[in-house]
Amino acid sequence: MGPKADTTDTSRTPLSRERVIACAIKLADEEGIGALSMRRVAAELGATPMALYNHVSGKDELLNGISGQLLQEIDVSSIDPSDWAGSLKTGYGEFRRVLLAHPNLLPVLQRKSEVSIEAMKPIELAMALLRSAGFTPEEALHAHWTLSGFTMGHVLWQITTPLLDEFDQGERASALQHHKMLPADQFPCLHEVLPSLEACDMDAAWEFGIDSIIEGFKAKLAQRSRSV
Amino acid sequence: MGPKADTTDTSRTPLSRERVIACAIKLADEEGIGALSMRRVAAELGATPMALYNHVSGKDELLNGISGQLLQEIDVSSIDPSDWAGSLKTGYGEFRRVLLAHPNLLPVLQRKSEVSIEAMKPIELAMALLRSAGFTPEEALHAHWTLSGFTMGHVLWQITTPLLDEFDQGERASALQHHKMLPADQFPCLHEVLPSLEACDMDAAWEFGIDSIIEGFKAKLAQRSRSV
DNA sequence: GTCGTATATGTACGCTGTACATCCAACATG
DNA sequence: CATGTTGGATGTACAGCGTACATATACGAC
Repeated sequence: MGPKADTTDTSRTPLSRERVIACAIKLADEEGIGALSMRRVAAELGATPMALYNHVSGKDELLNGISGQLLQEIDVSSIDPSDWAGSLKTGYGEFRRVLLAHPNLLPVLQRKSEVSIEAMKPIELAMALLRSAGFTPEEALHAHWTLSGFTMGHVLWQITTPLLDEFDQGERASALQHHKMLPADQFPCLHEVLPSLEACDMDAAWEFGIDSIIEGFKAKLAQRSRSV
Repeated sequence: MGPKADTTDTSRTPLSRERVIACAIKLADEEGIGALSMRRVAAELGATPMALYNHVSGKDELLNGISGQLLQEIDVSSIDPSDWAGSLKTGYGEFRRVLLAHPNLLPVLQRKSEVSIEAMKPIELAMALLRSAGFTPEEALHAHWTLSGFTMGHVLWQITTPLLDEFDQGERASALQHHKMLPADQFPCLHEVLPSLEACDMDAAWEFGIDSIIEGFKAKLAQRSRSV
């Protein structure tokens, strides 16, 4: 036979679980979650849809893989454990950075999914910081839910609030008009914030929230240490 | 009308946008969001799929209608405007109550959707309370995002954390086992909270969070009034 | 060589949202 | 009465989805 010029170059770069997941992430980032189908991923990899099933057991497991991958993008290397308040802020800020880097994948991260052990390291770190702040284990859990829930919810607002994302001017104008239709007498406070909505710094908004929460934590801790 | 057993009873109760939306909500509540398809809703209403398109322009608009309907389920009648802190807690608590009453519809509420003017009344109320607390319009907006983001995110945790919902014992046990696989030496803090995870009062967890946030708001307001 | 095993492919089924043409019942007007 | 006209309901059809299942192919071990 010899080295044949093979027409079918499927074995050029063999498929792998990582390649499938990476391609899925890229696809969702670039074309939205609607484009994230098994068939589309396969086409992008130059394979047939069923070829993917040798590397992920189905779409569900593919999405789980994406979740794990994203969680591992959280960089906690610059955390200073001696400053729990500052570390929480930078840590959940990193979490927020990853969410905003893949806005189309937010729904994927919201699924009930089993992630790898490795992907739980950031959570462990968060719990350690909260424990070092003086919270009981249960309180630390509540505090983590507060911080991560806030962060996910806030990013969700940032992504879904029509005025805030970089749509074309047409949509932006129409959305604005929709808000302008608010009867000013019936919705005075909403009407009042329209300018702020138009030019809103979501980073500052997030800082406002996380600073408030951490301030609240400090108050809770101080109040308890006083009562003891 | 006859008691029942009409072969062609399509005109028994004429279809309407409200009936379609109500049926869709019921369907999602009872059988999950996966069962929420145009065909399924139509079947439930004894109509053909395309009949729905006379009352909602498509599935997107149906989902928007659901969002608006749910927002109007928020009962703000017992709000006392003179107590902004307490009112915020009960108001966002009502929001949370509605979310938890329709856990399957959480993804629907997270869509970018145009809701009716009427459905914005709770938001207007929230802004009014925050303005009365002393926040600027922009701060009030940030505070609302903080509170609503926290609430949505927290409910999301409650819904998706495997150990917490009322699944059959099989799933619960398996999820527990998964967590038990955490190497205790590498994840000491996570290991430590497993008992708290097992029997966790999510209402208390939410209160922990909202109390912290409101406490943080108070601190922010006090700090500013001091500097002025 | 022959095999076992792992990967890729092809076909097919039941589901989805919905475009489009058709049909029918109710009502306004002659 | 007959006659449009109209708006909701219907039937058909299409493209796309996830994936079960059977088949085909490539590769290391003997």
